[in-house]
This record gives sequence, C-alpha cells and structure tokens, in this order.
Amino acid sequence: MTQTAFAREVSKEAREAKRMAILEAAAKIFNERGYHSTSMSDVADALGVSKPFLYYYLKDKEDLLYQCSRAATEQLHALLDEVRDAKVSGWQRLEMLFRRYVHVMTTDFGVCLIRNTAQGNMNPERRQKLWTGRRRLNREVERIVAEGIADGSIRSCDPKKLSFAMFGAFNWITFWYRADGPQKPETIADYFLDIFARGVVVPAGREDLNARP
Amino acid sequence: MTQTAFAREVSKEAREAKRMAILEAAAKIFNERGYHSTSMSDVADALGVSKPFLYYYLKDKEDLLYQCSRAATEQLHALLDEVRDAKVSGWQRLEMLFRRYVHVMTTDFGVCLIRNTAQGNMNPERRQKLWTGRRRLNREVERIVAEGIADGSIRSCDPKKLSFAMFGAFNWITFWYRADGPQKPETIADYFLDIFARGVVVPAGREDLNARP
DNA sequence: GGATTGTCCTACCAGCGGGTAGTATCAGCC
DNA sequence: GGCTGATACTACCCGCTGGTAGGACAATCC
Repeated sequence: MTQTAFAREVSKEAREAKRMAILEAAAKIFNERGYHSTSMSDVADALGVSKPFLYYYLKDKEDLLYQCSRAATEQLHALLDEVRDAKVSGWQRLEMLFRRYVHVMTTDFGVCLIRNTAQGNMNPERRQKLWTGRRRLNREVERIVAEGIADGSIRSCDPKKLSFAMFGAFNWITFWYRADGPQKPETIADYFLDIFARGVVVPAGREDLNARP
Repeated sequence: MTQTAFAREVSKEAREAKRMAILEAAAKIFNERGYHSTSMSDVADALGVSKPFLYYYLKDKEDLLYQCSRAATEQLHALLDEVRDAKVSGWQRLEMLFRRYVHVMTTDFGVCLIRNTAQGNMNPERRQKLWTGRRRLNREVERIVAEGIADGSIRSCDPKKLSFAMFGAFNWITFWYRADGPQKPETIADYFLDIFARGVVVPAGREDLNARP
C-alpha cells in the first residue's frame, strides 16, 4: 500500500465519519421539529457548516431522510441476524428480538424511521427500498410466531395480527420516549413483553392472583 | 322565527355542511399524501372549488389540519362519555372504550389526528389544545386501569405503561389499516383485546391449552 | 330600484427554501 | 514551483405554494 493509497484510505474513513455526523445531526433535528419543518440550512447551521457542504455528501434533502432511515433498517437487519440462530423457543426468540428492537427505537435513527418514513415524504423508489426492509422484519416476526405456535410456546393465534399489535406497541415508543425521562429502554421492553406474554386480565375465580402472581 | 331568521338558520347549516365537506376532503388527501405534500390547491381541486373558497371557511392551512384533528378528538370525547357511566368492571370498561376507539382510528379524521398531529406541524397554542384533549383520554384510561386493579378484574400493573402499550397497538392501526382491506374494525378490536386480556404465552406445563383454551 | 350582505372567483403577490455556479483553499505529487 | 483533485464556501437563482386584493353575482332588505 503506497503512501497515497493510505491517504486515500484515511480520507475514505474521514469521509464516512463526516457523513455519519451529518446523518446524526439531521436525524436529531428531524425528530425535534419534523422533516418538513427542517430546512437544509437548519441542518447546516447545527453542524456549523455551509449548505453546499451537505450537498457534497448527499444527493438531495430526501436522500438525507432516506439515509437516516436506512441507518435504522441496517441496525434492524443486524438484530435479525443475532436472533435468528439462537437455540430457544419461539416466544423466547420474540422476546430477544423485541428487547433489541426497543434499543433501536430509542435512538434518533429509529425514531426517524418510524415517524418520518410512513408519510409520503419519499419518492416511490426509495420508499420501496425501505419498505422491503421493514417488510422483511414483519415476515420474520410472523415466522417466529408461527414457530412459537408449533413448538408450543405461543398459543394458537393469527401471527399477522399479533405482529401488528406488538409492532404497534413498540413503534409507538418513538412518539413518547424521552432519553432524559424516567423510563429506561430495558424496563420498557420487560414490561411490554410481560403484558404480551401473560395478558392483564385476572382469570375468573382467580382474583387471588391480584395480590402476587 | 321570522322568515329571515329561518333563512339565516338554513344558511348556518349550509355553511356548517360545507365546512365539514372541506374537512373530510382535506383529511382524506392528508392521509394519502401527507400534510406537507398537500397544497391548498390540491384540496380546492378535489372539491372543485377555488382556493379563496377555502380561506372563506378557514383561517389558514394549519387551521385546516387543526379542525380535522379536532373533529377526531371530539369523537373521542363523546366516546369517553358513553363509556364512563357503564356499570361494568374496569377491564370491561377498557374493552368498551377501545372497541369504540378502533372505529375512530379507522376514519380519516382519526388517522389524521394520529399521523399528522404528533409532528411539529402545529403552532404551540393549537397543538396545546389538541394535546390536552388526548391527555385527558390518557388519564381516563389510566384511571380505568386503576379501577380495574381495584375491582380485581385487572392484575396489578403500572397503569401508565399498560396505557402506552394499548394506545400504541391501537394507534398503530392508522398506519396499516385500509378500509378496502380484509380486516374489519370490530375484528381487529376483538383480536387485540383478546391478546391484551390473556396474553399469548402458553403457561408452563399447560401446553394442552394450545389446542383449545 | 338601490343598498347591503353573503358567497365565491380570477388574478396576482411575495417569501421561503431547495438546489447550484463558480471559486477559494489546501494536500499531495512531479 | 506549478499541476491536480478533493473539499468547502459565498453568493445567487427560481419555482412552489400559502395567502390576498378586489371584483362579480345573487339574494335579501327597505
């Protein structure tokens, strides 16, 4: 590796670091003020750079949103890989998955994905790419539920509806979670998973359960 | 009532009808394309009227979004009144509430409220008004949960977290529900409520439950 | 009939903000 | 020292869209 090639390599890394810095700053502002209420100048100002600086690293504004959301979906895919090979029951795999899922949804990229991607903010092509990513996650969860039903860890139910209910509860976190609030991501995950596991209704004739399960 | 007064009355009603027609058309388009991607001209065109026509009935664009969301919160308040006086257990009251809630969330106004209000699309004052409305609903649900715990129909838990989980699952409906899809609102409500009531995990040593509960 | 009021339109304005042209600066290379 | 390519800035443009001025038309009133 010549001196030049090394310099190029370093510069590649530097470039990537700057790109990520832009994405992080942008995601943060998008989540605070909303995508459409944020101008490119706002993002530039937050970073202490000029507007053309951004366009040196991005194609256009929409690309900025896309890359932020993309960062989140990449984390989600990594998460899937971690969970897939665990030798556990279906329900336990679901637990593993959503415990990690909460950690993504409590970061700026996760919030950005959920809150800004669903709307019609994206051109069809980019939107499609993100959707297939999340679609894959959906299918995977449905598959895991089916697996859980088969192995007897989950009671018989419609995987799609259970998946919608769980994703709903967990995605909604992005609308109320505050990093400086009292709730820690792990605690939220524990609580939600317990609700989905056991339900909240006291079985008839077992009101004694209310004291301590 | 003089002839004139009657005419005024009729005109009042006509005006209100037109206002609602505007709101319905607007909410529909907002939900399809997103608030910011919808221009006032789009709304006017959809109604076959001119842009100033809209401004004859509204203050500004944001007011349009506000009134759509407001229509939804009014339905939610009506819903609360229906539920409050029923002589049933805490859990049954929760069921009543969310069964009605689904019907609001599957209309354009409900969808509009959930998907466009959370973002920073609204000036602080109007935002505040909507928020206090939804806040009241939150508190009410937490109160009902507490009531359910007290009367033994709901097992001991943190009302706030259960409320977040349930609102999450039910609000998320606005992101995937399609009126022309296979799922009917009642079915969704039944299914989700069953999940929250009983949970989905098969208790250890009771794998036989899986066949039929 | 003339005045008034309510309703709605055509035609227009103005500012915001996404995006760019053109340039300055600097590091590495010969 | 000059050349090249990467990096980043100043200054600018222009289209879109929210919002309005002013007038047309009709019904009602006196």
